[in-house]
Parts: sequence; structure tokens; C-alpha cells
Amino acid sequence: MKSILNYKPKSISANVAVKLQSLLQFHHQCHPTPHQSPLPNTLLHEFTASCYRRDLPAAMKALTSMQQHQIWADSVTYSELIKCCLARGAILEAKIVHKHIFSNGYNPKTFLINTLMNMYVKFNLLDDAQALFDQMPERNVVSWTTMISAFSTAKLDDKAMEFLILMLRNGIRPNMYTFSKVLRSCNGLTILKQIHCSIIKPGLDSDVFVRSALIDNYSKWGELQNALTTFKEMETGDLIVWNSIISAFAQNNNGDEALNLFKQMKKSGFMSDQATLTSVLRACTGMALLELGRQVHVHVLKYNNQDLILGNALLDMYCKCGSMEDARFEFTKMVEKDVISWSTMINGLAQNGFSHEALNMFQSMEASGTRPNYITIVGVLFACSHAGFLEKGQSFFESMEKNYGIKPGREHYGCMVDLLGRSGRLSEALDLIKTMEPEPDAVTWRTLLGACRMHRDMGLAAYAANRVLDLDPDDSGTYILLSNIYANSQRWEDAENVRRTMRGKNVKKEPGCSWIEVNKEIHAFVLRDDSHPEIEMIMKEVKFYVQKLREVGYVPDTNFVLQDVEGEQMEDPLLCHSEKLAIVYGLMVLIKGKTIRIRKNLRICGDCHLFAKLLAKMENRSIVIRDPIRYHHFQGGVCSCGDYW
DNA sequence: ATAGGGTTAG
Repeated sequence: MKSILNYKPKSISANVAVKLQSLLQFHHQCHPTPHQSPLPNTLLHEFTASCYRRDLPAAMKALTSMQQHQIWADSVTYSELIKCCLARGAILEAKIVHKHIFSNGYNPKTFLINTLMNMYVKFNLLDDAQALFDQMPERNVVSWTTMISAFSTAKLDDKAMEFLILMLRNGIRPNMYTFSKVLRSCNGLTILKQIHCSIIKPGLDSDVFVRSALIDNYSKWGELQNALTTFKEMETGDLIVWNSIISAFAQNNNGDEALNLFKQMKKSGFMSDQATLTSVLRACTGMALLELGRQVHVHVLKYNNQDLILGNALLDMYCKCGSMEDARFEFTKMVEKDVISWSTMINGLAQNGFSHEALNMFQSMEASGTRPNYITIVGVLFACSHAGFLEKGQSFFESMEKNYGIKPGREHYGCMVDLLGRSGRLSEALDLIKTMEPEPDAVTWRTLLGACRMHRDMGLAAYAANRVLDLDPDDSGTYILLSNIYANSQRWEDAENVRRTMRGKNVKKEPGCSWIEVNKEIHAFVLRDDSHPEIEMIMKEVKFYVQKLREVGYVPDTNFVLQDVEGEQMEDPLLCHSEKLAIVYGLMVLIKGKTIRIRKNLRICGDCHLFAKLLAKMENRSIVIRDPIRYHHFQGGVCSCGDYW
């Protein structure tokens, strides 16, 4: 019938026209025009079908008619409509649906109101969600959990905890959904443990979601032992729980255990995914394991540059392992770059001594339209300070808030203290610390202390060292430094006091330790530890090289006053800091031409620095040493740090 | 109808 009615011939004969006319009359006799009121069944059917088809315009049209004629659908269909709104981000339509459901003559079921509430949460309309929550006649676990979850996601931790208590007062028992969310809002270890108890009591800790949340939160507070116990209690687990425990160790600077767990995970038959690999890369990054990192890179390849976070982790691994060539190459290959990719490169370049390139990178980033964040600016200022660009750094620092809307924080001030200090403007650096808005911390004062060291200002050094110790009373290196300074100024009593304080607090000096990766194995060298199987041979070689270097002008630097080296070591004729052993071992076992890469736990001393510089030239080798805060690329008799650290 | 893991500085 429809086809006849719609048929509009261009030209028809009079005969045919008459026939058509009569046909139309016949049609109207059979199908009289419906009177105004719609057929409820048709309308409802239309509405339901549109909802399930996810045809929002059609559904809304039907809804309008239903509203006019006071026709109601069932709660399930309405919840389908809400899903439809969610999928399209249709807030306006959602509000119409809300009104419809709450108009007189309809009594929405609790689960429908929950769905509506959840929709507001997903639209980030917390107030609307809470208004709905407040007016609902009956609240079940889902209602409460939806609100708690919303507060927790919005980082309104106090609100989330408050609602948990209210929920309990109202006699509603939290379930695993509630706990897995509310755990994220524990603002302290004590409360975390209390909640853990409440989880154990009803046996909810067998749930994998709850378990991974527990592990993550113990990890957040550095409670790795508790995280591990929680993990090991698990009878059935999944990939995500494995990822949680691996990332817990990777993020807390325990790459060794992270890699261990990764091996166990594979042994248990789990296949790693992007999150696993990201954590494993981070573990490699922390330990500067370039060879292992490269191996992981092979597994990363199967994601074909499609995972931004994983790509960023890969970049950082190469930067932190001191291989900027690889980092640059991977960076250009990335199909998508975000502010973290750029910041990683800027900071990586700056830390590895490529200051100009870091600043160029920042320009490219601005040209690309990516907005810098707090960390990006730290990298830019660090590059300025490293290269000694005093004016550039200062003007950048002064205009960062205006230009980028980022208020200078402690790290930014730290870069400026370093920049001023490096330029020899120690009193200006001190003034900046005294007037800075964020409270200076031990790191800030340690930066000034470093500047005093390089410019040999004993008086200010002693002052800065004391400030460091005020804020970090367990810093053994600074105690030793301070006592050396006092001793050197003939202030024997002060020197002895410092030593006594240190003994009294039972502060132990962490032994110097250096690591080198050879054939996928890590070799550790610890000061005064001769457990390495080839130690005798290595010592012989060290002596050999020291002798050879003496012939080209190397004089062991025994002026340790302004270094955190203890007195007895000064007199030790064999002065064998761990990095010397590691460098020489690298020369012995690595193939010719391969860069020697070393990581150490303490900062490199002046003598080892000189040793490495000269050795790199004599042997025509690149040597890269990563200490806790700086990178030293030794090549052809110079170091990328410019001898300032 | 309500829930979990990954990246940049320090």
C-alpha cells in the first residue's frame, strides 16, 4: 500500500490517473484515519524497540508521547534508555528521562534510580547524583556503593569514608564492590589496616578485585611486606593481581623483586600484557638494566606502538639507562605523543647532559600544541641549570606562571638554587631558599650544599649541611661531610660532636655500591667486599690502570674535605671505590667498543670522576655512570656533567 | 545497577 501512496509518476495518462484515484479511495475505506489518541501498545512497542536499537531520537520521540498520555514502560526498558543516553553523552535527554521517571503516576524501582544515579556519576554530575541519592525512598548496597565510588574517584576521600560509616549505621553491609573502591580512599595506613580487618571478617578478601585493591594500597604506603602477604594468601588469582604485585615492587624501587615475581608469573602460565610490561620496564629503568630492557622491548614490539603508556615507559627506560640514541629513535617512531612522552625526553636529555637538545625539544613540543605540565617545566629548568644558562633560566622561571599557569614548586626552586649556585651566586641562592614559598626540604638544602662544595665555601657549606640534617637526620653522607668540614677548619670539638650525634642516632653509612650488567647478569661491587669471584684479578687490573694513568698525569685526588668520604678512606692507599672496580671489570669482560654502563647508589667522588675521565680517553671507551641524581657520560677525556655535580 | 593493574620529577 505504501508504495502506491508514495508513487509520484512524472507523467501519466488520464486513464491511469482515474484508476489510481479509485484505488486510493478504496484504501481509505479499508484504513480510516486513526483518531487522535495513540494506541498504547504500539507506542510502548515503538519505545522499547528504539531503546534496544539504541536509537535515541526515536526513543525520545516515543517518550514524549508517552509522557503526554501517561503511559509507562517498565524499569528495565528505562534503564536501557539510560544506557543509550550514556553511550551518546546525551545529558539533556538524560534529564528529560529523569523527569519522566519521577513524574506522578510512576513508581521507579530502586535499581532504576541506581542506574540513573550511576549515569550522573559517569557524566561527572556529582551533585545531581547526590540529590537523587538523598531523595530516594530506599537505598541498597548498590546505591551506597555508587556514591562511595563516585566520591572516591573524585578524590573526595573524606566524603567516601563518611559515606561508608553512614552506610554501616543504616545497617547496609558493604560488599566487595564497596570495599574495592573505598580502599582507594584510605588516607592512612591505620585506617587501611582497619578496613582490611573488616574485609577479612566476612571473607571478602578472596575476591580478586578486593585483593588487587589491597595490594595497590599497601604499595602506596610502602608496605611491601603486607602487599606480598596479601598476594601470597591468594588461592586463585588473575593477571591483574599479578600486575598489582609486580608494579608494587617496581614503583617502590625494588626492581629485583619485581623481576623475580615477573618470572614466577610466567612460570605459573600467565601471559603478560601491556601493564605487566610497563612495570617490568620500570624495574629495568630503576636498576639501569639496558640489556634486559632491550629484551623486554622485543615483547613490546607486538603492540606495534599502539600503547602510549607502554611507549612512554620504553622511552624512559632508554633515557635512564643512559642510551639517548635509542630513546630518540623510539620517540620519533611513536605514532602518538602526549605531554609525558615529551617530558620524558626533555628530562632525559637534560639529565644526560644534552641541554641544548632538551630546550629544542621543548620548543618542538610547544610547536606541536602540547601544553607543558609541572614536570615538563622541571626538565626545562634543569636543562638551563645544567648548561649554566643563567638568564634564560631566570626569565623562564619568572614567567612560567604567567605563560603556562604553573606555579613554581619546590622542584622548580631547586633548579634555580642549582643554577644560581653553579654560577657561583651562593648568597643569591641562599636568599632564594629563604624567600621561597614552598618550604625548602632536605633536597633543596643539599643542592645548595653541592654548590658550596664546588665553590669551596666552607662556611655556607656547614650551614647548609646543618639544615639538611635538621630535615633529614638520617643522612649519613651529610654527617660525614659536616664533620670533615669542621675538622678541616680545626673545629675539632664540633667535628667530634657531629660524629657523636651520628653514633648516638646509630646512623650507618650506606656502603658504596656499583652495578654493572654483563651478559644479562648483574655484577655488584660493594666497598670493602671481596665476594666477587674474580676480585683478585680485578684489583690487579685496577692497580695496573692506576699506574698507567699516573704516567699520563693522573694524581689521586685526596682532598675529600668537601666530599662525604670518611677519613680512614683518605689514607687508604688502595682507595677502591666500587665504581673503579666496576669500570675496570667492564673493561675486562665487555667486548671492545661497547659502552661501559654503571649504576651506583651514592654520588661519585672526585677521584673516581677523574679516574673515569682519563681512563675513557686512554682506552677510547665510552663510560656512563648513573648516580642517584646525575648522569656522567665520559668520553674523550670529558664528562657530560661538565665537572659540576 | 556498584569494583581492580601501567608512564614523566623528587
